[in-house]
Amino acid sequence: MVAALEHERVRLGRSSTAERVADILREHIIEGLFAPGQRLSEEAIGNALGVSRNTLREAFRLLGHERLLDHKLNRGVFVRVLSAADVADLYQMRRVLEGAAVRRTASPEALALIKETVEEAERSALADRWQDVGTANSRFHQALVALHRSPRLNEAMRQLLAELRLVFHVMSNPRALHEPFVERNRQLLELLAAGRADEAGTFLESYLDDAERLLLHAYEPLDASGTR
Amino acid sequence: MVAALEHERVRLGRSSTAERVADILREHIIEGLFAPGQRLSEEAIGNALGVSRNTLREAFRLLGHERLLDHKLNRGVFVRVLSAADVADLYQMRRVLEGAAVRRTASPEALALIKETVEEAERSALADRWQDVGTANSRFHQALVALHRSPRLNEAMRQLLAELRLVFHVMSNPRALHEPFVERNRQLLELLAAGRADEAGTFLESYLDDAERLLLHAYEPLDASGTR
DNA sequence: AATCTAAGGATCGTTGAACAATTCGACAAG
DNA sequence: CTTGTCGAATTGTTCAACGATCCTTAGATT
Repeated sequence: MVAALEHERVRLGRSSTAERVADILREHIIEGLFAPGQRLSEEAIGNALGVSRNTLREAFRLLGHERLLDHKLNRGVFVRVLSAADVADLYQMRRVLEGAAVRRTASPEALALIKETVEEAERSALADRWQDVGTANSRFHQALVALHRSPRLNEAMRQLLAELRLVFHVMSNPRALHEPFVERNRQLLELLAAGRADEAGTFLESYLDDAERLLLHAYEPLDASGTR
Repeated sequence: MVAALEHERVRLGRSSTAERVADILREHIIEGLFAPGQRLSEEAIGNALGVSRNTLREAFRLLGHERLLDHKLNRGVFVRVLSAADVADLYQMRRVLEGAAVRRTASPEALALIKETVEEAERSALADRWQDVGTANSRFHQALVALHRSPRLNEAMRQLLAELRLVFHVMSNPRALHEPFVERNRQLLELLAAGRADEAGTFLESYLDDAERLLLHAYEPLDASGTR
């Protein structure tokens, strides 16, 4: 009977000030409250959150490893600015992770989760809440990768989508970005539900090609010098 | 002509004490000098390396994110001990990353790199250096994933293989682990060189299935309670 | 006027010390 | 044998300090 407690065990290890700080900052970045390229001063943020520089630096380190922050020696941390090459690479990775996922057989529960995200996107689209459509769309693709039932692949996809958020926030027109894919999400869902794995794979390929093209076309990181 | 320097640019940002400490510790872990499950005392290692606790903790945080160290609140950091489920998950991920890789068309340079690792494994096998065979084998699979030409996928594979090293080091017989795959590496190379992508994919699938089975069969994390 | 150089200020990198919080083992009490 | 309590050891977090590095700006040079 104690065996049921095994699952709770993960909760015990969780919670240190640095991790909670990282959670807060991650939220701010993903929500776009910190603009890409913006510098995060150790002193300013440390004071604002009431934590010491050391603890804050541990949090920065965490987010740097997630590629949300860019750590430049002796210059500080900056909210990451993605280059066009980064965007292309993210889509390259999506093709691998998602492409293999949709070719798997989907369990009813997994399918139900996917369906839920599709409907959420449709509802948000009808209400003209395009930011929420973007969120639902992220959850849709996360649910696709969840078909692998692999914790590590799920985590990799989570990070990937968080990075992509950095791009969305510098775009002017969220509607143009998300609207075309609401319907395609449903179409993909139906292919999956019908067990037509190969067709789903092919469909997803052109889906991602179009999404990448759309994004890259509208995304011109203003400085041409690559990284900065 | 200055363009060739662009690639060196990443090195400029490199170098902070914490990162160098992390490099040293990572090396030790991958080489098996720190046994899985072993606790790494902040004081002991800090003194040994001559760095302060704060700096060392930053290094620990870095390696924790790479899943090489396990950070337990108020208890310290431990060299990660992989469960059987972890091993299975790692192979699940390999199937996705490597499976998609071998189905791509290989450039001559990429093929040459793969060939090099195959021959290195063969040389080491003839010399009975099975540890080196394992290293060459890792490089082989890393080279496979490099067919994607994706920095992020390369990085993910690098981390994955580092994690797998944690398993190899608790195994008694490295020869039994690596020997069967020296020849299969060459066979896979030849399928790739011949451009027979689909056959390479099928071949790799059974390759990974066998490798996982072999590993899981010989790997019994002594305590049954999972994480510890 | 444009370019190079040098000084100054701001911020980061790292250290060492300090104290609170937590864990773990030993020992005593029931 | 189980439970409660104490104390040593270790981690979590903060703080202050100093050197190192970068950016800016003002001045000197051409």
